[in-house]
Amino acid sequence: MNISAATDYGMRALLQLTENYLANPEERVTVLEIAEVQKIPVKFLESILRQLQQSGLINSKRGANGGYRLARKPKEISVAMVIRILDGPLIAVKGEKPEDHKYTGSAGNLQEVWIAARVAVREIFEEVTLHQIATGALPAKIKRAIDQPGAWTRRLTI
Amino acid sequence: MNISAATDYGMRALLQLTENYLANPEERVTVLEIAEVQKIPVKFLESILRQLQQSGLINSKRGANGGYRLARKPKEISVAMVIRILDGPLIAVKGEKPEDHKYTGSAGNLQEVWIAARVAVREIFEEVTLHQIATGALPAKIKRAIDQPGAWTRRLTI
DNA sequence: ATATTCCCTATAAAGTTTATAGGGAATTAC
DNA sequence: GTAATTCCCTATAAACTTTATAGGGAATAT
Repeated sequence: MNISAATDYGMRALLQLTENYLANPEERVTVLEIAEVQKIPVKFLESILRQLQQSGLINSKRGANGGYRLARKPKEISVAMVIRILDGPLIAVKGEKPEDHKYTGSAGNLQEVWIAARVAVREIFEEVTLHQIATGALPAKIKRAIDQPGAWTRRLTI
Repeated sequence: MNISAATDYGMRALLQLTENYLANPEERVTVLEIAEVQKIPVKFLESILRQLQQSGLINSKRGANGGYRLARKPKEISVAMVIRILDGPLIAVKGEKPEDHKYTGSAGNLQEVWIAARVAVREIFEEVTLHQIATGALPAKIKRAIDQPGAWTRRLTI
């Protein structure tokens, strides 16, 4: 299960826009500025920002002093929104939504496992907002998770 | 985030082997039998089963009356093991492990969000075993998740 | 011996992700 | 009203991953 480059780039761009928003909610930032700071290929970032714009998360203006800024408060933009826009559904099975799968026989309950995984992922990504990430004030649930023993280390157990 | 066809096929094959194991732990099932029941392309399934065999989850024998059977008890094989063998790490960011990412500035805490997601996914996939899925005796945590309102419906909130 | 069944390497087909190119349209500044 | 700036849009390419397929080799049972 992979978080795409597009989502990672998009999140970083949005976090830069959040920083900018918290300093001055009216001011805009250009694609070029974000691309330089975050070291993201300009044309790729352009298409990412356009998707975020068309979904209503950010707001654009052309011309001199143009650029992008957040269209909502940073507290009203979750990680889940960004993933769904740039990467599609949080969890897919063979490219389809988990609830669309039909299993038979001994595999009958497999679907429930995929659904449970989706619930778990939703509980993280739908709860965390740009504001929390930018300010470092992550929810208690997240803090608890990242403080767990082994959270930061690879697990190879087979 | 996608559960690959390989993982889905592998899980279904293993669940069929589990059913077989619970009836008679010595008996073997051929690739062809599994492919027919589960409707999986034979040659693709062959390569999946070989990976599971080389990782020690199943056990093979050639020749007449040959085939595959589980190499461990169904209670000792988790979904996480299968995903790691067939799909790689449970969560990757831009193809790399989340802990290998370095973020700066306002994106500094982004890594913690990815790590928290990995913890959440681990808590599901490392806990659920073939035995639980085959018998329908899923852990309470899973049951609670799939009974949650909205667990089975798509979420479009942007 | 022969039939069966897994083992292995190489390769192809399809699909997705990650870009890149090039020009168009709006906006501002002068 | 002209030039500079900046986002907008479509098409395409490059790279990579996933999903297979082909063909023959090696072990096993009878």
